[in-house]
Amino acid sequence: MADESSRRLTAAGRTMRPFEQSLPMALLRAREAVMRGFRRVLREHGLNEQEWRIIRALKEVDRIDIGELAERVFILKPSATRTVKNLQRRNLVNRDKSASDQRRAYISLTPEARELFDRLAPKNEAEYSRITEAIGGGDMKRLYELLRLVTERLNGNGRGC
Amino acid sequence: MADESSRRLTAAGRTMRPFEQSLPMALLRAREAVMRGFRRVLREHGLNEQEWRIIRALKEVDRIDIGELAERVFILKPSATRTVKNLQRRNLVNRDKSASDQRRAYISLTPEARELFDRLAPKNEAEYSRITEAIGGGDMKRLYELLRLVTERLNGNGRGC
DNA sequence: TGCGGCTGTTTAACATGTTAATTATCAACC
DNA sequence: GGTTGATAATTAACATGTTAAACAGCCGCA
Repeated sequence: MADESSRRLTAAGRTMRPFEQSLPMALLRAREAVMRGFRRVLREHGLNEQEWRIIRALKEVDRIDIGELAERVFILKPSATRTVKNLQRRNLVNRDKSASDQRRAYISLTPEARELFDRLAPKNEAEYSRITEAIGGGDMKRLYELLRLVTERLNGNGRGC
Repeated sequence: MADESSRRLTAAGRTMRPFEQSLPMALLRAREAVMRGFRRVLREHGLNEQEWRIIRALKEVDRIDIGELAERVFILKPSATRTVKNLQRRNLVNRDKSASDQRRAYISLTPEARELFDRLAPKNEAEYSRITEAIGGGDMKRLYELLRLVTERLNGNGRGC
């Protein structure tokens, strides 16, 4: 509200933030800047971003049905199905049908994937440290807090819309 | 470094941040939370996210070659080519070859697109206000600053890597 | 037990992102 | 002025995201 000078007049006479000042764009650009280094590391190990997210999530749980996996790694179920299929082809995950509910497909990591994880994790953490150093620990922490705030408030956790 | 308790042991005995504490994931989730409302507004006007980014960027410049347009809206050139083609089919943009350099394709908004913009912009700004209220003006400003910081530092603006 | 609705997953169809190769034009140099 | 290398844009091929429909198994209930 204060910086009226950074706004532009539309043909209809109303104002609108300039394109540069768009929260989705700012989030997208920041994410791409952060991902660049991670992607380089992942590519050296033949993984893409989604595959690594899945492996990382599976590392924390032993086994999990594909629906909950998709939710945790923030990938839609059809994409998760496809990616898991690729990982299975490369012997990085097992898929077993639940005995109690034949609809459920339980996914788990193979020993090969665990070895891959152990080789990749240190490099990933090193890249994370590089990023933390570049940004500064305090700002990094503040950024995490703000992102969590935004996500929770807008997803209606609690009252609100 | 302080919260060792939030880390997990890998099979190799090293530690790694839990999946939830991943900056790319946090950025992705926040962006999706923010975009949800905007997408609803855009869909009502038959536009997707990329089309709106392009229209919004064109609104600020009169005309621009497709390469620079792609750079500004953070869409790769092949995608920009495709999206511009769709917009052209719907009479929302003009494309003219530069007289001085026949390789260049200049893109500009049609009057129809300007009308569409003027109808959409207020709703878009209303949604932006809703988000700002939910987050709080101070935190919103801090978030912008941190995102800019991250982007600049990691993209090597200045010294650094 | 068999029908209807519900749920977890997959398939299908299409949109968008991404990389590499291709085309067309320009610009410099001999 | 013709060749070579660089540049703007497109095309092609494939990966991933997204939505809707299909499929299969579960469950409750008459």
